[in-house]
Amino acid sequence: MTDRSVNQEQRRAALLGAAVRVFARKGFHGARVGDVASEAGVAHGLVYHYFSSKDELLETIFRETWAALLAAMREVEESDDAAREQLRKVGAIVLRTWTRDPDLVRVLVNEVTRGPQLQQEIAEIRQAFQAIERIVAAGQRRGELREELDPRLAAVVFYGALEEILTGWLLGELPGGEADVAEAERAVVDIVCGGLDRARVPA
Amino acid sequence: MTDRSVNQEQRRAALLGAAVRVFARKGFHGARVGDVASEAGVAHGLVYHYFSSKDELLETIFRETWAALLAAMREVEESDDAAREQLRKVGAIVLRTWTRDPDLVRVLVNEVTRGPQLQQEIAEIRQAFQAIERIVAAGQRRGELREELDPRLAAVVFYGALEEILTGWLLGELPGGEADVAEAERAVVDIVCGGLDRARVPA
Amino acid sequence: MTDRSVNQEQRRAALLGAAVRVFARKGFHGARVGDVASEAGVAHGLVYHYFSSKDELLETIFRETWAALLAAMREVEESDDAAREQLRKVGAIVLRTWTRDPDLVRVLVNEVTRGPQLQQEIAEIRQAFQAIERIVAAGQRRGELREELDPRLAAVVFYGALEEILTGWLLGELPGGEADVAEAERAVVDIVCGGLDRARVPA
Amino acid sequence: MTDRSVNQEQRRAALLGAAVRVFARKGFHGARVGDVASEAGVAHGLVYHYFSSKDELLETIFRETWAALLAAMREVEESDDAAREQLRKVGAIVLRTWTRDPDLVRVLVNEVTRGPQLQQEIAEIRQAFQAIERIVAAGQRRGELREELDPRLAAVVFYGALEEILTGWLLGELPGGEADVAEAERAVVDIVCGGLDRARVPA
DNA sequence: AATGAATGAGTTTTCATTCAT
DNA sequence: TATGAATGAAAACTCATTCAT
Repeated sequence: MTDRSVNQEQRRAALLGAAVRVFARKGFHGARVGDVASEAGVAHGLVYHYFSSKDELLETIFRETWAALLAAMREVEESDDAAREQLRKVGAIVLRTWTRDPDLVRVLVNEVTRGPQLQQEIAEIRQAFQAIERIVAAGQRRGELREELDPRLAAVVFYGALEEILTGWLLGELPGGEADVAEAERAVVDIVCGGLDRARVPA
Repeated sequence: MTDRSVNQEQRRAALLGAAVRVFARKGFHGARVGDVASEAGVAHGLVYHYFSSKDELLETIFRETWAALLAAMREVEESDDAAREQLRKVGAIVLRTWTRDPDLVRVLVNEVTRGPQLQQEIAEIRQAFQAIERIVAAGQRRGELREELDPRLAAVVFYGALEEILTGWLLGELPGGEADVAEAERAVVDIVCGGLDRARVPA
Repeated sequence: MTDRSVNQEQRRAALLGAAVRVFARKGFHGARVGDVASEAGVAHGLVYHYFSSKDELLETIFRETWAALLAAMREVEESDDAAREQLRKVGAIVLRTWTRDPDLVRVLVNEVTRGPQLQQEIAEIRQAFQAIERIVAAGQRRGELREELDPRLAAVVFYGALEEILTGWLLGELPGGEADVAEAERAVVDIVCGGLDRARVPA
Repeated sequence: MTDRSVNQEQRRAALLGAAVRVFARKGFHGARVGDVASEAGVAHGLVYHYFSSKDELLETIFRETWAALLAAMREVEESDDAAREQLRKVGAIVLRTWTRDPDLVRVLVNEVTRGPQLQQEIAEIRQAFQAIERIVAAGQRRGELREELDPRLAAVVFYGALEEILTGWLLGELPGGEADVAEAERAVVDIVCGGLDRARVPA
């Protein structure tokens, strides 16, 4: 019935992709395992050949997506760019995910807290924070960024800004076209690095 | 008669309080109506005399909390403070809720997307955004804030920063003691308004 | 829908009775929880108000039946009857269960080994053995029974004989009418106590 | 060709052996076809080249075991031994199976009633009963055994005793070492033939 | 108002069996 | 012969909601 020429890796990827689309559409709890299987064009039982449970499907999506994002962030971190430019690139990595796969972003943003064993994904997210934190701290050491600010809080503020922009897009609160994404990428760094204030106010 | 209605109001409030604690502990989906009832010390059937469904319980928590937050924000907005001070106060309103009722914050943050009538909560949050946006825009008009920045994005960045700080506290990633709350309140405004950059970089 | 005048104890008993009939007809594994509920005329969910699981249904049947049988056996044990008469009475207790409730016997015999946590019921059955063993040992001390025989093995032989007679009845291998039951009751003691041999052979 | 068919026969036997071990360990229902295949070191699909279903696996175990047991019993029946000696030998056949293959006994005893074609196994067991019955009847005709006893019931009692001893060993209630097996073999005949009574009581 | 017995829809997961390779 | 991917039937259990009392 099913095309036997599809190999294991392809099928696994197909199921993961189907899960992202279905979870994005119905939410993790609202989606049935059978929905994911249908979306992938297979019987629901097959899902259990590739993943041990519905939960593992979600976990895998988190793990693999974050692994890719983290790798990209680390590359940025190791570059010789100025802190501001590094932050811009990190912002781009996160925000461009929206352009590449809005469904994925929807799942990532909506289901963060649902993490069945939110252990795993939180560990990954924490690493993202730490990368940003290190970028800020290095910028401070090089005299590019203000030293009196707590790098950890700065990372939280920056990451929160990114996540909220994604949320704005997926809720339709913010325009999310190609140009808007590029604009947001620039603006978020401008705001966080340049500050809202017209005149510099002594901290 | 009066006594009865006072008791009714008290019971309603008790059920809401119980729901907040239980939802915070187990999550909305993980919590059973019976858990809420037990926590409040009544039979589970009684919940349905006060609320039409489990969903309505969550909705009510959202609605009433946001109503209070929004009212407080509007008051800030109508004050004569400078934009920066107004933002500080808005930040304080959001962050201080954590000190007052961590369980409530946990529910608000974790279950945003679970909202049964998602629309409703989005509307509330949008109003918060808009309040911040108006504060920023007014600040720009008065020449306090840089005019080249999109007030809407600025609002998203600021609100995202606040929410991420709450999340950090929730997950235990960020220290959440009394002093830390005060510190975060100051820092978030300092970062967003003052910028991370040491030297002002031309946008 | 359901008659509310039925009280809890009655309903519990009704469910247990329904379970016995259904398990007898379809076997424990072949029976669905819904079958038991239907047989009792209630919705399947209600079963879980009275029993925590399908397994517990079976366990309860074992436990309560054996408790009754054991109580009856202990009474026999405490009587002043001769060993042979005591054994006859114990045999009667076991075999008369067939007359009283053939379905119950069917479940007891067929599902002994299925015991999900065969812990509980085996403890009860062990006690039955021990009661028979004590009866034999007492008979030996009083000089009524041959002393060279191991009372434990004697108990196993006697109990095995009883169980096999029940099995014969429920498989239709042995006639199981009123008179046959009475006859078997007499015969099993005659064989086990009197021996098959015509002439006494020296052990 | 010959090699192939030898291998086929070996594989079939290996699968049956694996099935016995697995069924003994997990019970028939608890065992998966894949477990049997793993135990035999083959893919689960291969089981279906040798047996048409999981049920047939169990059936075959029953059928082949009983065929051997029945053949041995018939040999005993046709000997010129006295009835008592014949019964001892029948007992030995049944009980010695325990020493030879405890797993097999476990399956035979635990899964009797689970038999998919229950009818089949019952037929086999009936033949065992009948063999014992004929031995008793012949003994009565030869004046060795008491004539007033029903040979059919006697057979049930004797077989029940044997089965209960096996069960006792299975559950660890009875010591099952080499010497114990020999002792039980002697004792069961002594009890059933010699009777428990010290003095012969008129029936 | 309050209780909790009763209902029944809903879903994940297991696993025997099939079959293309 | 051998493999294991694929199928899909089947069922226990949960729990929101109702409603007689």
